[in-house]
Amino acid sequence: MLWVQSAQISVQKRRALNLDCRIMTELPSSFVPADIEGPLYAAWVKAGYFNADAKSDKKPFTIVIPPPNVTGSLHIGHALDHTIQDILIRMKRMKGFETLWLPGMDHAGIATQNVVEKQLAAQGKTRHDLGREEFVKKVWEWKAESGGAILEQMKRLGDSVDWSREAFTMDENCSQAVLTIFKRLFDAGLIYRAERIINWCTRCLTALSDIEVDHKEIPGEFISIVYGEGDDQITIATTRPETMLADGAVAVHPDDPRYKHMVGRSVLLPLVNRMIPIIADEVVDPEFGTGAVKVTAAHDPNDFEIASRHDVELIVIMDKNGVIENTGTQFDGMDRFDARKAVVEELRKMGKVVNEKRPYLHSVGHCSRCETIVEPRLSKQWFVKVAPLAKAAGDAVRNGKVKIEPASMEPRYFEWVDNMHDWCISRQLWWGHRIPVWYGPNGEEIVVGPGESAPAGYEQDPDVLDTWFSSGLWPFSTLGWPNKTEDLKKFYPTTVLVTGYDILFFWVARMMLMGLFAMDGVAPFHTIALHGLVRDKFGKKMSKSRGNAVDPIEFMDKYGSDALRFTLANGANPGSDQALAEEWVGGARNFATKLWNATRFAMINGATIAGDLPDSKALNHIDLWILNRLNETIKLADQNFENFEFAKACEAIYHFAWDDVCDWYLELTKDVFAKGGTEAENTKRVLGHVLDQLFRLLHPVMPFITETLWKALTNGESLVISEWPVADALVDEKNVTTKVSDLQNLITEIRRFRNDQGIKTSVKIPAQIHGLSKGGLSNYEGAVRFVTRLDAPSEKFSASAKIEIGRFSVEFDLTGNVDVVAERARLTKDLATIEKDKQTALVKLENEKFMAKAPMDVIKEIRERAEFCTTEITRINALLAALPSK
RNA sequence: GGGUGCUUAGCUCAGCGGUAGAGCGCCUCGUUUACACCGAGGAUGUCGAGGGUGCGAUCCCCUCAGCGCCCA
Repeated sequence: MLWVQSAQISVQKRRALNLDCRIMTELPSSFVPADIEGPLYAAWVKAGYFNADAKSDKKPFTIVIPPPNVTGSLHIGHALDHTIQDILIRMKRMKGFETLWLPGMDHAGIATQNVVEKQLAAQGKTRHDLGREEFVKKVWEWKAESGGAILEQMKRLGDSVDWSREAFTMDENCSQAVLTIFKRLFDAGLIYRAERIINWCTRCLTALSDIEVDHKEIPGEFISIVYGEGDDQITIATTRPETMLADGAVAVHPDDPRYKHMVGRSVLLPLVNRMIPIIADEVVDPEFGTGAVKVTAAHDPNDFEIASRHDVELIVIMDKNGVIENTGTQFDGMDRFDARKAVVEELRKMGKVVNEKRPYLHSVGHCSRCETIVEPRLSKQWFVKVAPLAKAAGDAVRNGKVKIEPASMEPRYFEWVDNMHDWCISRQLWWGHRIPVWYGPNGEEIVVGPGESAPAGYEQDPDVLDTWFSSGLWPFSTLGWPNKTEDLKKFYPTTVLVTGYDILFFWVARMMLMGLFAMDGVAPFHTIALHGLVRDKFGKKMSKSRGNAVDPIEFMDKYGSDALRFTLANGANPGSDQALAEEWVGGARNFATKLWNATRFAMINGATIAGDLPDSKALNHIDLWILNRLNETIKLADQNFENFEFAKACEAIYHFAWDDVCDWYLELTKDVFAKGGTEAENTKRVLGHVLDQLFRLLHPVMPFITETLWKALTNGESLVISEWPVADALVDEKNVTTKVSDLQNLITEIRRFRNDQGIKTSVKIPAQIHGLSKGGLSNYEGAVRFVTRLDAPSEKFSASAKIEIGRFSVEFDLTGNVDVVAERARLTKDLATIEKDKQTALVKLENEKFMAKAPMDVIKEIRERAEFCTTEITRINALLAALPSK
């Protein structure tokens, strides 16, 4: 048995004690989270608690992790996302579900290839020096060595994932799934190859999908240039003058009187000296610029649309690096931005520039991976025809098959899914799933499915698929699809997908598209639970450039994983962003310490879970009261967890643990324990029960501290596999709610009086307490005296001050040292408050309309309030009058 | 430009038709046999502005102002 008394105990010693706390009957006064966390997590994994059993006959509850990027590391957003998932999984596990939380990563084509290419660059090499096969091998090596740091960090956080099912989008099975779905989509006519304007990153040297492009407002210039000569002149305005080298036409609005006469004629394109037609198209906005726009069909998506309607020539003038080529001008060989300046300079010399506006703020696409300005470029790529898939994805939510939480996020989803463009899926990379299409010597094109092979002489498409093509399959490829596995049967569709609303359009939508198609209309999840972003303490977005980003690992080091988890869960209101401050994590750590010490107190006093709870008839008021509060808390916490209202659940538990249990119940039990006897025995059992249930409730949020304390208290195996608390019917047979609340008021008023009188806590004063017996609360006189530091009246007792609280009153013997001024001030303040309350009540009661129209119960309430105020005013006035008049 | 939110105590946020709440911060006091990572007590809000509908509005409706996000 260990007895540790001092708070000044060394960290080393505390560490030693922490590790032994399971066998202790008494706990040290503080704890070092890091020391209990690692061993506990390892023990959980070793025990196999997190592993799901597909053969179980329990109801399944499945979450697939939104696969983090293999190159990534745990940031605060993951910490929130994972905390929420772990809360749900741990709670459902305790509720008896067959829970599967499936971990894994996505191969992040561009990001990962970038990492390895950078390493090569450091050695002065490019991937081409190695060749495709060697390069891919290198990436796998890198993945094995340093990829997946985030998985290790997840253990720190306490994620109760099933490591035996860890998946990776480039795994054999996931790859088979990719081949299978590609062929099925192709056969269904939903995958096609076409020459389109795509987003091209001149640094990553690959095509990007629309969502891999971030639009940012940046300063540029808006320049008006005269095309043509003599009578055939027209002025166009553009932000990208260099692309004029690729112009195929000039477009105007068909009804624009300024240009109507010119439609059908041609103008001479300066610099390249080519005649281009003037065409009329409805999309041209006559109000914008000069009302005439250049049509650069191969370098602008809108122009491409116009061109396709008018058969305008497609001219590509840039290579994959963004360098001008094939214009036959002096600009060939120039970078696109140098060319922009040079072209304007040249045109200016020719007198063709008639108006320049700069800076001109406009929205420009940037590569979401490397921030390079994206070049819209005509290119032959593979696409998914999304219209029918997106329709199904929208309908699944519209007809309620899939729920989005909170529902207020639905419009965002619909807006996006209903307006989705075709999805460019080919990437000019080497790292990823190579497109399973082979081209024959005579232009044949065949898709090679799983287990099939291409005819001799055919060559495979060199490109790979967008990473999200494979992450879209994640909810079922990780369960063994396309094979009909037991996992798939048991755990698909998954129950809930938890992710930030910013990700809704990324793989959530892709998973919906792919899942509905592959799984014959069965959506990949029942519910999409969206949370917000974690921001800094002032609500500002975290970013490296702002320098306000926080490191979850650092917080866990300093305050423990439980503290970080609690802080995040406590701030998680559905779908809305949350601020995070280091002080708040510190506060959560304090909460953990509070629980630690409460348990320490309980154990010192013999709290136990042995045997049945005593019959409620045998229990005293405070035991009954805390059991009622426990039941209310269980109900609140359970409902709120189930509804993804994590902040509310945490608040309920925190309030119960700190305010009700620690500040009231434990304080009031001290006298009970001091008295001993049957009552104390009952209280030990109730206290043990309350803590046991509290730890279960809080376990999903703070798994480490609760497990440690619960084991110390109960000697049980593990909370991970314990049963979730169920609220009993409320027992209010002795009217305990009101009575304990009266007792609390009495205590608070005595303390307030002492405070106002400036009486130190260390000074015990004699006092006479009246009225306890009337309420059947005589039993608690000792407890009241203990917590308010009141002595029993001596024989010489002479009351010099009196306070009244409801039906109670307390007389104090201050041996003449009453601070009359303070007392008068206190009473006067009370009087003012109560008079104001009475006034607002009277205004209502004197209002005829209110009396005529307000509901009866409201009128009754207000009337009672007024009456209460009147009694109070009389009482306080009497006390004031009784005060010595000095 | 099209959507869509937000504006409540110093800060971050709950509340959303019947006397304004929490956490942190702040002030005072304090080593009473769990805890100073603590305890006791206290202060703090014309609920963005202006109109409207209700007996009654922080809450519903309209207008305005400021801030934000998504999409183009």
